[in-house]
Amino acid sequence: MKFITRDSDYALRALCYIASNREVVKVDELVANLGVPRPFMRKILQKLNKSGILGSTKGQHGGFRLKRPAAAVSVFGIMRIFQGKPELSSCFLKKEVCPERPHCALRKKLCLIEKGVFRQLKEINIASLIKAGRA
Amino acid sequence: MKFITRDSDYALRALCYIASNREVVKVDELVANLGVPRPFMRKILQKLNKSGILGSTKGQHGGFRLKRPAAAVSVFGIMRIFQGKPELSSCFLKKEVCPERPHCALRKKLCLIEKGVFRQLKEINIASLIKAGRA
DNA sequence: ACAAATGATACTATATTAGTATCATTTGTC
DNA sequence: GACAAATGATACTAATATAGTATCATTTGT
Repeated sequence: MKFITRDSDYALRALCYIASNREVVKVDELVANLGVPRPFMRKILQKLNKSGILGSTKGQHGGFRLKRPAAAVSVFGIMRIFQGKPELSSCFLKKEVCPERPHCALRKKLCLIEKGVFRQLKEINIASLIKAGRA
Repeated sequence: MKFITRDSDYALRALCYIASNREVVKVDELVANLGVPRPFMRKILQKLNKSGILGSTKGQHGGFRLKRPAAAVSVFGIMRIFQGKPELSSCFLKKEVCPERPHCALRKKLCLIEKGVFRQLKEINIASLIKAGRA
């Protein structure tokens, strides 16, 4: 089971790179430094752009730049963009309301765990990652 | 993202059923009560048998029975059987030791979160699920 | 011997993740 | 204005994991 998918992972690396280097960074520079396939990196950056995390400019001196302070970009937020809401709890029997009592009990427990995980994932952000990386 | 897969889920339901009903239960009874496809249920029970959670007897009055006390079968244990070790932290760049400082920082954080989740998943077991379900 | 159960194993289908390819659009420079 | 260098949009393909099926072998009670 993978909790963090590659696109989320690459996105976080790219964001850390951008935040700790120049204002505007080009795809090619990210590719060269992070070793991610170019078209995949482009796709990821475009998604970050659409989501309002990055801004972009086209043309000769174009590239991507952070649109918010690094501390305002959380790991949780990035995961939501690329993976949807990462649910720990999910009900499988098709019916809307789970008819299985034991399972419902499980679901409740999972929801509690999930809540804690989300809280922690919201606390980690690009700024704190960079800071921790330098230490 | 699915944290608990269907086979884990079905396995937990089956175990709750067996633990709260008769000593020995047949596949057909589980199928009738849980609404899981028969061949899939069989596969799951066979795996639980191989893993030492269930015991089985063949033949006319055969079926499956719990091999341990219900309180000794944790959700974490079942997830490990069907999903492998559910890692929240995982390093993507192929190299053994992750060369990206920010990512390593992330990894450390994820490991901490993971530790907490595992502890909680170990505390939930078949007995506690049944008890909670009855309340 | 036979029926009713599980054991073992190989196969298929579906969904998700990962990645590619291509053409369109914008922008700075000559 | 032409052109090069960047991103935008979109559709496609490949690989992997999940979910489920099919079949034959083996055991056991009557």
